[in-house]
Amino acid sequence: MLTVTSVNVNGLRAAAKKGYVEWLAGTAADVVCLQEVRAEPGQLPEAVRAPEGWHAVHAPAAAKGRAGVSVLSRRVPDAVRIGFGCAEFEDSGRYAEIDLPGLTVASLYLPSGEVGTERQAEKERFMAAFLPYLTGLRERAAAGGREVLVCGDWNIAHREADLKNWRANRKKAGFLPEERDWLGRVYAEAGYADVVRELHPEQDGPYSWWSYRGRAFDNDSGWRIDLHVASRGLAGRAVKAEVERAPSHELRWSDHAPVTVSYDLAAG
Amino acid sequence: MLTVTSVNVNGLRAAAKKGYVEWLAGTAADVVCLQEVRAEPGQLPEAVRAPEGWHAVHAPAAAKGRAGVSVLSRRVPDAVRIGFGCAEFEDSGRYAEIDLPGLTVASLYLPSGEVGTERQAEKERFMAAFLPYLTGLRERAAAGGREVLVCGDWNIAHREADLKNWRANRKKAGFLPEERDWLGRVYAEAGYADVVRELHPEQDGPYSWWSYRGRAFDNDSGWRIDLHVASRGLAGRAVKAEVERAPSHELRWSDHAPVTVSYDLAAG
DNA sequence: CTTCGGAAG
DNA sequence: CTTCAGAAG
Repeated sequence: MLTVTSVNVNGLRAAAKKGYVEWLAGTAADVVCLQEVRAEPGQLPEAVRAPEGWHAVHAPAAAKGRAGVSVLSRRVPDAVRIGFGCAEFEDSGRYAEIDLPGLTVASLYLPSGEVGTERQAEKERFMAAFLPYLTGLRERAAAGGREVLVCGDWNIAHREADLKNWRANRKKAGFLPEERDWLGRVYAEAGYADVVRELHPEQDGPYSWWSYRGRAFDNDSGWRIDLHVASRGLAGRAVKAEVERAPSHELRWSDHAPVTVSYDLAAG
Repeated sequence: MLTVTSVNVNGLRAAAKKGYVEWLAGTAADVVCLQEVRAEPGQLPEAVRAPEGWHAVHAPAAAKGRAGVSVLSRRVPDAVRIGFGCAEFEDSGRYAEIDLPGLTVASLYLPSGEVGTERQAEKERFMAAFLPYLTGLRERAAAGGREVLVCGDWNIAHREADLKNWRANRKKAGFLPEERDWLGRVYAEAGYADVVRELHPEQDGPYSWWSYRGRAFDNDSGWRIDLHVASRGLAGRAVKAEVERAPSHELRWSDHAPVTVSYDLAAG
């Protein structure tokens, strides 16, 4: 069994002071994908940069305090790659992947976007470049007998069940028709599956992000944008999914919650 | 008896959350001069902008989040003036004065300065313009039978006894020979006196500012830069001076301490 | 509402 | 070391 967690930490330095360190010490995961680290490795305390018992890969953004993804794994990766070959996003701290036996695991932080701004155009450029990469990644992996898992903050809710008030958000970044269509193509054309949705096809959510504004957390007015996007073979081996919604506002250490899935790699 | 307090609050919004409100509620002062308010009145909670039982005059800086002086008085001022007639500093949030019967009280926040930078040049321009203003202010007041009190953060330590490590600070802004000389001229030429020093001529300090850096507060490694500068007649009526050093690091609500002096206006 | 950077102190 | 503004989320 391989257990993988994805979580947007919204600033690892802040998270580390609020409960992330204790959470990591208590997790049973074998691999942890982090997004929005918002720090260079040298700015992190030793115990956060290189925690005991983990191998850590950090891909900070060139812009200080922005983005940044990491992948922690209990075993040493066979290979590490940062970026996905698109010049514009090479040093943007948005993509890193590691190879483990029979599997490539990636941590992705897709741009958030904001309608009518350059940041939305950037998100669109990222999506345009990332879809063909995903296709090629899966094909190369398949040729080598490997599966692929792209965990992260995709910043897109796919369907109406994936956010609390879909009607009010139809013109908001993260639930635009073109973004939803694009995610549909990741599943329909690139050969991936939405692991948590396949395990829980009927329920609303489970949400993994609640805005810090207003009473979004208390009202469970959230979005399911933190995804395990797996090659179909791997998706079929997912046996359990869990979103660790904090028990209280005081115990939250990010505006996102960890999304954990266990994969039975030995299964047929 | 008229009791006047001067205190640099280092951000009134932050101070209000840490103990300023309780301090104001408990003070016996009749007039309170604030410096480094660092907020527009509209950004302040009602109870801080216009506290019960006080008349508040606010002189914010045009630059948001910078400088800003206020004067609180229990009685309504006969007149209010903001700025001292120098165009460069008119909207800099560094000077405001009110008239009370027989007395003009001002709140001053002199630029901090930093050797070798434009900020030091600005400090020097402020000093050059402010000295003649002080002279004229005292002369006009005298002609009308009034005294003058200019309270505030002067950002200059006059003598060796006015800071902890004077030798190490001889080339630092706030203890430069030209700054010390300028303050000497405020006393010797403009007709004012350093009230707290006259009441306590022999002791070191009492300091009123300790840097947040390092262990300055714990080591009492401070500076006496928050001054009551009074026309000589008024200075002669000062009967008691006190610096309210916080009893603990936890109870500090600014890097400066309130400096309070009681004046016996009825005295000969 | 919160994170982080940078200017200012 | 702390304040605040502003960008980003």
